[in-house]
Amino acid sequence: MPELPEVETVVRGLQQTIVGETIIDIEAPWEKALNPDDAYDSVVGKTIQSVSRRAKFIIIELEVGALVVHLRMTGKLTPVFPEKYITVILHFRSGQALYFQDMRKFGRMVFTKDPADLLGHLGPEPLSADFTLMVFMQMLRTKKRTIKPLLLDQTFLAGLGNIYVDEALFQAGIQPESSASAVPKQNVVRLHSAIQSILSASIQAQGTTILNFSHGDNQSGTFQAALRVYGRKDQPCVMCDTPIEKIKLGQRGTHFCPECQTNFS
DNA sequence: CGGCCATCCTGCACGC
DNA sequence: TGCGTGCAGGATGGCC
Repeated sequence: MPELPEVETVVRGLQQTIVGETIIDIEAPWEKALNPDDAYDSVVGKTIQSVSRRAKFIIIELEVGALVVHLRMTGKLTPVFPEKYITVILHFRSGQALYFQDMRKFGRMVFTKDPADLLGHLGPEPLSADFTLMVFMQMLRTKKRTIKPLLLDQTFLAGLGNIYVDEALFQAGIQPESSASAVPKQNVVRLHSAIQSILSASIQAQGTTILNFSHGDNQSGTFQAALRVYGRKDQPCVMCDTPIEKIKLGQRGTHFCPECQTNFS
């Protein structure tokens, strides 16, 4: 599934392939992904100015307004015709096209006159210079919420997904059910560092993941191998050999080591 | 405010 | 062998 680093790589690819293209037609075989009636007049005839990312959203800027895309779990944007699961097609004057392929059909593409309307609610970018340790400590101080659902909340911090949160909490020694405001400073320091290092490492490993994607659906790669708790239920902890536990928390599969991670409350 | 639930979809891994 | 069941997941919106 596309995670933040994969979205980042998709954006970099699109910057090379679709900027300058003029959209001459839209097809939406799956209208829930994009309502062509709403978007057609605003999009057709427009030229793509730039492509950027905010959290896991892809922003395709036009002369006026933008197409904002969220891939969710199985969405892909590709110039190569996919045989199955096409939800939206943008046709370009050059003869090229951009295909939105999405097996589970959760992904969405929306035209908006001002992307800020759709993205304004998002919290800070975890890899931005603004997201300092001091800022993070301030953010957590007043939150009585459970730490894992809080980290998944895009209005609190933008871009983390289920896998990264489990991994970051493991690296920081924090049990996922801990109360955010009760986490000691020392572990907040480790968590802040873990979030940034794990995301950075994933961006580095991303090439491999994307390569696997383009070859098919093989998800095994260096990224998968780097996971230390996610998907490792009942397997020995890499640090202490205690079996990894899996629970349900906020409707999410949640993995942790009961020995290495302390429940602060 | 915070937590929990359903919803959207499909493929796949189960168990019998 | 084949069928049914349940699970996975990001984000939203509703409810208590």
